[in-house]
Amino acid sequence: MNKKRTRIQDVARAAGVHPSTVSRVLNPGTRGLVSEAVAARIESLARKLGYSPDPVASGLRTRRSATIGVLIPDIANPVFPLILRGIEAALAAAGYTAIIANTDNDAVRARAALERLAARRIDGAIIATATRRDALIEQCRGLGLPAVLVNRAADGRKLSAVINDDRAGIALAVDHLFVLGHRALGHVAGPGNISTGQARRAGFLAAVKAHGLAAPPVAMADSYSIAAGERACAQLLDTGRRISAIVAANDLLALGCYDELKRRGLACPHAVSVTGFNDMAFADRFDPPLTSVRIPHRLMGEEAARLLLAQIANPRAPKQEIKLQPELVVRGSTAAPASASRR
Amino acid sequence: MNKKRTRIQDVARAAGVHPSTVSRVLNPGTRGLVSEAVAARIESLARKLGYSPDPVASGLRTRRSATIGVLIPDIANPVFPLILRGIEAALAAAGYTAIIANTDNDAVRARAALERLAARRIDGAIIATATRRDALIEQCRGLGLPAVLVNRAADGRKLSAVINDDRAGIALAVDHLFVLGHRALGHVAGPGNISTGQARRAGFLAAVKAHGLAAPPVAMADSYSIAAGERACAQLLDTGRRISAIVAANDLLALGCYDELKRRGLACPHAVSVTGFNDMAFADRFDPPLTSVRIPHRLMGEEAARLLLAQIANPRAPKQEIKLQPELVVRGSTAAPASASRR
DNA sequence: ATACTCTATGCAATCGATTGCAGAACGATA
DNA sequence: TATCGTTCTGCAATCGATTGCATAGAGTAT
Repeated sequence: MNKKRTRIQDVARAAGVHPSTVSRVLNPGTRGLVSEAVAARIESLARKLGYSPDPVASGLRTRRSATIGVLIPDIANPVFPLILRGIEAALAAAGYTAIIANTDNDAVRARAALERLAARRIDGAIIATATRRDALIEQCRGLGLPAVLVNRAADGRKLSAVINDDRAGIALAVDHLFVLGHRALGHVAGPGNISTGQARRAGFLAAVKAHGLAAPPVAMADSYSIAAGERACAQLLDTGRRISAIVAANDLLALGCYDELKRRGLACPHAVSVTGFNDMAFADRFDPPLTSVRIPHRLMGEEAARLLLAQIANPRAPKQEIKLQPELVVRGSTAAPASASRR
Repeated sequence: MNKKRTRIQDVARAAGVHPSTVSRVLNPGTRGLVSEAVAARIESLARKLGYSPDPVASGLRTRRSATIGVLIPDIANPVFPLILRGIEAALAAAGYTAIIANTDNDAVRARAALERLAARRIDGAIIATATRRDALIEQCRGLGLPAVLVNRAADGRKLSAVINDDRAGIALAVDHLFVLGHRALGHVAGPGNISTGQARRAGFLAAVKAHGLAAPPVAMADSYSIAAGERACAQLLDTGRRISAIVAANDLLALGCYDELKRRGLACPHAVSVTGFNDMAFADRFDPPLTSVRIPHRLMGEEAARLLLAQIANPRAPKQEIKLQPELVVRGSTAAPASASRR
């Protein structure tokens, strides 16, 4: 019966030493304090007895849990599992475990989730849910909790962040459409209170302006969801301005555009081209396959984890913002505009 | 500065009572031991001081962590986030938190993950990665860890499980194809060492037989992935037997079929119909939209969590297997066979 | 040989909450 | 009034690991 776990005391008794000696041997930092002979004996004994430290007990004493909390806005959005993989890989390599909390895009839930995680004594938090002026950031400070943002940044640079170069990404999409011959672009923007929504919108306007066009139509979605994309697309089409291509701030919004276009009998890409952002899983399977700006999901997660661990190791390390470069993946949702192909 | 968390001692001092009294008041089970007057005073004081118990400390003493480990084979498969939601909702309602571990369909990783979770003193495990004869089950018994299986069952009924009625689900797909006029069915089966693969295969054979056809062709995929589905589909088509419809054991396998059919210039559904299983997120967006057997993802997660909590509350409760009923969602990947429409 | 360093180890307190046991306070009963 | 039973609260041990401090003993310098 393996009923009882071996404790440090059991090892100590077997080795004929005091528990504190065993503890010192087993902790890399204090291993040097013990004579090599004793240390070796204890180590082999610990292995033989199958000892593994109790993180609960050690956490109580050290106030560290080797656990990181991760706040995800919507686990059903296939972008986040990919980011999570990166986070988990980097954390596992350092002996840390992630606890994931899903907030369903709800600030109240996010607050409660962070509270719950903090009660569990997480050593730090990775926040993928941040809005531009997010109370979570203040909450982390209040709790003395190291944290980094991922995917979405916040105004004010109070925390380190790993984000995409949203402006550059949108520029890739806009340039692509221009090359195809589009001049009548519209933008379905993400929520203005989220950094990605704001940056992509600004990026869109800047890129279009760089091509010499002014004041293209923009409709704002109130969340990153298919339904919101549908509504925003309708709004865009109802402006009365001609639109041959829509740059959506995210893949779900792009899918919403698909729906609204279809409802109006506008074929994509032949009547209207659409681009997304994120290149989420299965984007290549949609009808039509979605041209999208690919972000390095996994890398983003890894970098965020690394940044957080560095922050934990040295709390006074300067905050930094890592901006990753996206690339454009061209698929079937973009084509030359009808007018151009008619010539 | 909210630097220090309030401890039970702080509340006790403020109330002028002993910490043990505070503890008794705050625990529902022992609340009755304390006089109402004192209890009320302590409660309001605890609230005022913002006291919340330290789960690490209490976990050390009680050997309970209010934490459940969840083993997921592939977090990037959109089925699992949905199941997870159900699990988390049911656990949260009972004051429990889930720790998710991704195993990437790897038994070695699964074993290591369970080990890690056990070291963290999880109160129980929900296993979505089970193979039919899975060492994990023995491992749980060895660790004295309550566990339930979800989505996939194991041979021998050593653990409670919440699964789908796979045979009935497949029968829905087969019947649908028969009604459309298909008689030349083939099956892309899931891995034989996973209960769903085995049950769906058996269900397919039984359903086809019920319609009076014998020995339809079956090809086995070696994992639930698009690539494996592609290979199995190729195998199926290479048998030389005519095939007008393919019943795939899962949506990813069905996508693999899409790919292989397209490579061979066979249009879906006009040349060959395809059905999937799970009705994962975005199945309605594929090209063509995938006809699939929908399983109650969320409910499955909820039931699994409930079953586990019951198991924890009463370790000698009998093991049970809950079988949920799926339904068929008909979309564009199935149509009458070409021969039938030609008549 | 004495004094002084170091090194290696043990001792005991500590982290914060829980709980078996003991005893105080109170009321009831004979 | 003495005894007993209840009800409420306090005391102290405990969960398992960590760590500041103390000290035994070996080694070195004078």
